[in-house]
Amino acid sequence: MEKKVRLRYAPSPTGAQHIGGIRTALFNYLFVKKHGGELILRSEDTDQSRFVEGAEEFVINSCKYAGIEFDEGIHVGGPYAPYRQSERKDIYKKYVQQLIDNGNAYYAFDTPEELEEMRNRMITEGNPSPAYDHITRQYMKNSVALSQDEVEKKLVNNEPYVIRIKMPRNEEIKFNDLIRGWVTFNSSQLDDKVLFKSDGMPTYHLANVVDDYLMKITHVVRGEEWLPSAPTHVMTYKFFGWENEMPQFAHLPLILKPEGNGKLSKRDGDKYGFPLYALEWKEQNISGLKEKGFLPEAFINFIALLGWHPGGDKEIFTKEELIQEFSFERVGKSGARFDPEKAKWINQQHIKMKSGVELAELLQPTLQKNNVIADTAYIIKVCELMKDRAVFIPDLYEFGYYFFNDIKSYDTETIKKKWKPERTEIFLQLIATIDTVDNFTEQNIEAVVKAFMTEYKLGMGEVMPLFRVALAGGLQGPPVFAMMDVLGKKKSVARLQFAVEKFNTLQ
RNA sequence: GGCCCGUUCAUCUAGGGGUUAGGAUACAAGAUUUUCAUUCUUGGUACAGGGGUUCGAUUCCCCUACGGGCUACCA
Repeated sequence: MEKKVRLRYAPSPTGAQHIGGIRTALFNYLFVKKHGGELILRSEDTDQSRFVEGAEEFVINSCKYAGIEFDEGIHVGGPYAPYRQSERKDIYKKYVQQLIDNGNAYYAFDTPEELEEMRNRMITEGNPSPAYDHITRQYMKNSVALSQDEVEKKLVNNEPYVIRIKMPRNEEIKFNDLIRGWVTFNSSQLDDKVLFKSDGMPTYHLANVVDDYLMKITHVVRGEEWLPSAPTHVMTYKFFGWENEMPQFAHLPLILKPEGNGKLSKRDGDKYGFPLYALEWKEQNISGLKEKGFLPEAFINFIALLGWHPGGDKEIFTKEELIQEFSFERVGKSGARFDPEKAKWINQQHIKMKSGVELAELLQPTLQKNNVIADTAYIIKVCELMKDRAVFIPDLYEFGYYFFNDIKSYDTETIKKKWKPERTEIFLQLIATIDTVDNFTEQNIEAVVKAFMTEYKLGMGEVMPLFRVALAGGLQGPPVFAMMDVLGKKKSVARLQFAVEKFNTLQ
């Protein structure tokens, strides 16, 4: 029988998670949902010096916005609690002792200065970063090189130590990555990574292996930056005798900066003029896609497409479709550059799929920010009219502000070109005719206006642009008669009348 | 430097021993729309290079180049 699929998303709370991190969470989530498994949120907070207040909440909220739900984790608890590694300190101590006992790890008493000294001594042009490995360990202060008496004395004297993994001298380590296939390393190239720090905390390398084992994780899905340390993890499983429980690995391609080279970094912040984070975080000077007006559906749609593609021509996916289609075989191997332009287009597509009712709801925050008070039915109508024009949710208001406010300014260019003062009378007559329309609908207004225009031999180009400017201030927007319909008779007529006067003063 | 991973249009990508190398975004032109947006049509640009294997390679293998990641008592 197949084991129940259990995945974890395990960020470290050292700052804001950008879209790369959330994409990792998403892929974990999609795989879990597809296979009816469970998703765990674990906090890898073993480096207390880098802890950032609020980072855990930021991750949780970002995932929530994206619709990524966890079955267990720091915020919801679960049968394997605690899910914060700092609260699991004692567990690791016990396990690392096992490694010491079976000779696969050792105490190292070297001070930071001594390590530095060793590196300086060993550094050459050909080897700019000497490692603490199966060679150098013989010359350092550790329980491999030192006599048992010396080691015991140091232990009794409470001398600070770390525990390092004892990498074999020449052993092939390979594993089958779900995305990359077989990846091979030789243990001689690997260093004796610290598993347990002198402050009593494990390092990531120990903690993630122990926790994944204890929490019965079946698949480890993480960024490509972890590929080089994967063999150390594989070795650790082996040393614990957990080879058969070892999870499958899937190392995701990195997300590259929108411009320039390299992977997207937490330190990139806001410098591309486009948010790289799901949410805003004021204290950290970070702006969010959500606040920018991204729909959650569009957000997960485009981050999913960064490195993954189901194969067909389809580009727009709902969450359910993403779950249905997702597989690691269809995740690419090479890094994907984040393209704000495509992200915008995807958002636009999702906005078009929304109903006026949904959009009106989503527009509320923008309306409130602009102190707009309006009838819900009215807002819905405006949204329906504006939705083909919006890329971001606030555009619904920005591009159609004149539905909620007075016109800020008139496009004088068009007025000068199109307005003829001698037509004042006929326009006033037209407006008066409009005022007689009883059932003030798009069709009725159109019929009346067109009849009038035919009768007085007025061309479309002589009337419509001016009406448009009169009603909206500028030359763009929804169809004129639809605008009038939404605006209502009273407001439409008033604007038209006001505009005729205005036009004459501008001449 | 070492180790590991990668390389198809500007970008995201499909494809895969024989294809006019497909789609999408962006860009450009045109049509529709009285405007804008939408929509539609059209257009240009890509298999990093060199060796093999093969009747044939963009596809398989090797090398080189380039890009990236890692190289902490950070994750």
